[in-house]
Amino acid sequence: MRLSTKGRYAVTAMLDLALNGTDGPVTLADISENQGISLSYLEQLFAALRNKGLVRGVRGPGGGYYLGRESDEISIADVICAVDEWVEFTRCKGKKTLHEGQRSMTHGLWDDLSEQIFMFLTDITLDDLVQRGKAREAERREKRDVAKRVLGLKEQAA
Amino acid sequence: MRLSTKGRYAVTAMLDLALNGTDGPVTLADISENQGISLSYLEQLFAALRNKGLVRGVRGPGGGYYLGRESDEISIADVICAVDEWVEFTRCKGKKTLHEGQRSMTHGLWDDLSEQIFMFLTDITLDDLVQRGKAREAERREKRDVAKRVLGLKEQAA
DNA sequence: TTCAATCCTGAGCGAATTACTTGGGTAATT
DNA sequence: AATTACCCAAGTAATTCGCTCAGGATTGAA
Repeated sequence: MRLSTKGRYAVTAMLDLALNGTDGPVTLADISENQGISLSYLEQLFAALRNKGLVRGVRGPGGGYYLGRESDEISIADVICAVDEWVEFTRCKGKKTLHEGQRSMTHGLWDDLSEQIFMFLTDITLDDLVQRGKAREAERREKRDVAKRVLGLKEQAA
Repeated sequence: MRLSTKGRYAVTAMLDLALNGTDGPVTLADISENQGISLSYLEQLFAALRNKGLVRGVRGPGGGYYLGRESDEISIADVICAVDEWVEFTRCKGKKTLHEGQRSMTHGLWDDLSEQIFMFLTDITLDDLVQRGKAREAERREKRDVAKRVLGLKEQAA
């Protein structure tokens, strides 16, 4: 398991699609501008995403990208795996003869942890994050309204 | 949040301490041999871990490293934070004027996710992994014993 | 007291990765 | 047919990774 800025770029770009893909495809140029990522770098990331079927490109004027599946069918693990290629190259150097048990012990423990993180990210979909964000937004708006009302009352009282 | 091989090295090394630190300190030379990590690189990692109080060094012959706290008081997030320095440099380039809402939207969603992963790793301690490993070990041993017994019966039957 | 084991520190370095650039294409809509 | 946009391959500056080298500083043991 690996989690780098590359993965973050991919996830935020996919979130962009999930948010803006409802009316027509989203162009990479838009994402580039929205998120401050270079266009060509985005193209590379999207090539990887497309190979995994996570996005669908539409060519020609008015074209752009759609999500390859519904946003609740795409997990964060899917996206990160697609761009980070995840070789999990189980590093097996070191003296094999001595203390073999200890090394494979700690590595086994790490693999266990790695798997837990992976399952965690597999359970979270793009849609989850969007819904969560909407909920938080609504919460904020409500608080703001309450604050306004309180303020308004205070003003009226004063 | 960031998850690289550096973090894995740190976690496996800490697991080594948790497993072998019961009778006397563990030397970096031992860890180096056990895990196939170079001594000097380990020294750098442990310098970071020491600064955060996660390990305690004992100098002189017979010296080595102890865990800085009990193994159930050290989370995976602690260890990874110590060596990966985690700047989470919230990348705020791109056009500020246009689509401002969208960018901060997706970044907010990412931050949310990042926090979830962080909390997940904060809840897992070194001791958790060790106990989990022990449980799995016991399970394996039991299965092996069962297999042996079955095999023994078969042999007797034959 | 000297010696050796061990931690501690810093500078530097090759290889890999990251994020990006350049420079071309090719498909499809208008 | 022109334009928009995806598609692709190679190269490149900056950064990080994992490591080497070259020394201390501290302490137990001979």
